[in-house]
Amino acid sequence: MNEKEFLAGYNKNEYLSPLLTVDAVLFTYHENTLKVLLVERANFPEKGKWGLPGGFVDEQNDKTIEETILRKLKEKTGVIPPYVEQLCTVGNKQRDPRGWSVTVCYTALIAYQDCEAHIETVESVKWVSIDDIATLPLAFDHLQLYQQARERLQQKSLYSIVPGFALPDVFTLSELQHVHEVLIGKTLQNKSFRRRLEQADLLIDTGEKRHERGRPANLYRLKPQSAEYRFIRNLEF
Amino acid sequence: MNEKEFLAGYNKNEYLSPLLTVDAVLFTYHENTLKVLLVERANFPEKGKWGLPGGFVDEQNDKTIEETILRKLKEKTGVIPPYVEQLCTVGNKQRDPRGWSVTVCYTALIAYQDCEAHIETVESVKWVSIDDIATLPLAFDHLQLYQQARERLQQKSLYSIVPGFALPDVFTLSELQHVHEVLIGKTLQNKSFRRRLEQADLLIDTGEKRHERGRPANLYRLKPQSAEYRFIRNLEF
DNA sequence: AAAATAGTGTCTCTGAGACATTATGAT
DNA sequence: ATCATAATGTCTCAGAGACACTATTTT
Repeated sequence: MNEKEFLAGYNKNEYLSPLLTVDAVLFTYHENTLKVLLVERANFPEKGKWGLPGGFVDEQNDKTIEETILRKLKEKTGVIPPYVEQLCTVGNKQRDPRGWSVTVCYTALIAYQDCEAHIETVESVKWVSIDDIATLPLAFDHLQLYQQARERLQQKSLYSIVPGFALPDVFTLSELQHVHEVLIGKTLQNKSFRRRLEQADLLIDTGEKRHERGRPANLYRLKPQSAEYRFIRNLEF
Repeated sequence: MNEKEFLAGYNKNEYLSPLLTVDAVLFTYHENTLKVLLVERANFPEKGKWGLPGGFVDEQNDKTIEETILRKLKEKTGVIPPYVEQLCTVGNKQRDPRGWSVTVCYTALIAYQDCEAHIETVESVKWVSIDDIATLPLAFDHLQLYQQARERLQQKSLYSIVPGFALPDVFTLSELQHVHEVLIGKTLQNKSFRRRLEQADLLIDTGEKRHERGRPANLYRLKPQSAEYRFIRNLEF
């Protein structure tokens, strides 16, 4: 038998495989706090509980698992978030009462304003402040997935400006710094934060200013490559 | 209908799911070079080609996907590697001719000596120097998985001593430094390397010395927590 | 003594932390 | 003028890079 003959006689659906889902922890920054998008489960199991946006791969229409999660996020928010990164994959016997199941979990970031309108139209989708998440009874192991995402994003805030993708297109340095401060859980040295940004040349100065109590703040935009940039020296934790 | 009733009538194997496999890029350090473990495929598809060790989840006996990969690595090497970390999950339509498939890929490290005897007994398993891997026709997308693992391990060598898990239990500082040098692709400042190790207090001085051409070298052991430690300042790339 | 490898001393320089100071607007 | 917030000046200090130097073994 050669490979062609083997494949002709092979039907993968005759073999049993764990359940496979794709989920995302989508963060945004709004009202001086970080928030995570939760979705009310419409079906069993865990019907009625809140959980992370996600779902099953559509073998017909999704070419990759990345496409699956982008599709799911677009269903819930109306747009595709500007930052999406694989977090981890959890697979075990007990996480889903239906049986052996695996989820590929992503971390994503989006500006609140970019999906505000769409989310207001939907009953079963809401932003929850990270201070309140642990108090909700989340479906499956979604609380643990959130915690992992949070930890990873916290780490990233020490050596990158990835958290900036939770802000709108145009933002002030104080806003960016505050996102980092919320993640790290302590105030940062203003000067240090600005110095490293300046030196790394990651921002575009729009030339515009935002007037709003006190000295007007310069408005910046992220350069495209800023998602990949890593500072050689971390901020203190 | 309540959740109990739903579950009673639910059989997950009635739903089709992508093929799910678990693979690992297992590195070791031997003969002054890093090597990766490859396995000759005994079955279709890609029969006869070399690929990463891995396989399917055993829903009866594996409680987690981590257990799956540990089981597979033990089958091939005779032991469970001291360092195993999830790398990424790749899932798409075309990577496997059998259809939509997903692999959860791990990076692992082991001492050459710890599995030398076992590997010599097996025909279809071999270590391949990272300098030669690209010249072999690897199965599926395993070359890309290797490359991702390599890049991640290179990054880690800049801010951790994780690469040390590719060495035997007891090793010299020069050996540890050389593993890092191979990964980073340039020689490191002896002094810098030792200074940061000393300061981080990650090693146990065994008190023993290895005699072998020139001044005898002190022998060290990794402290258990050294896998998690991150230097606040990276080495230059 | 020479070769080989292990390990140290010490200088420079970058950049984070600390914190005081100045700048620019609204009221 | 005062308040609020944005932005800068400047000192200290840790630690990486560079590289010369010393130490301990074998041949």
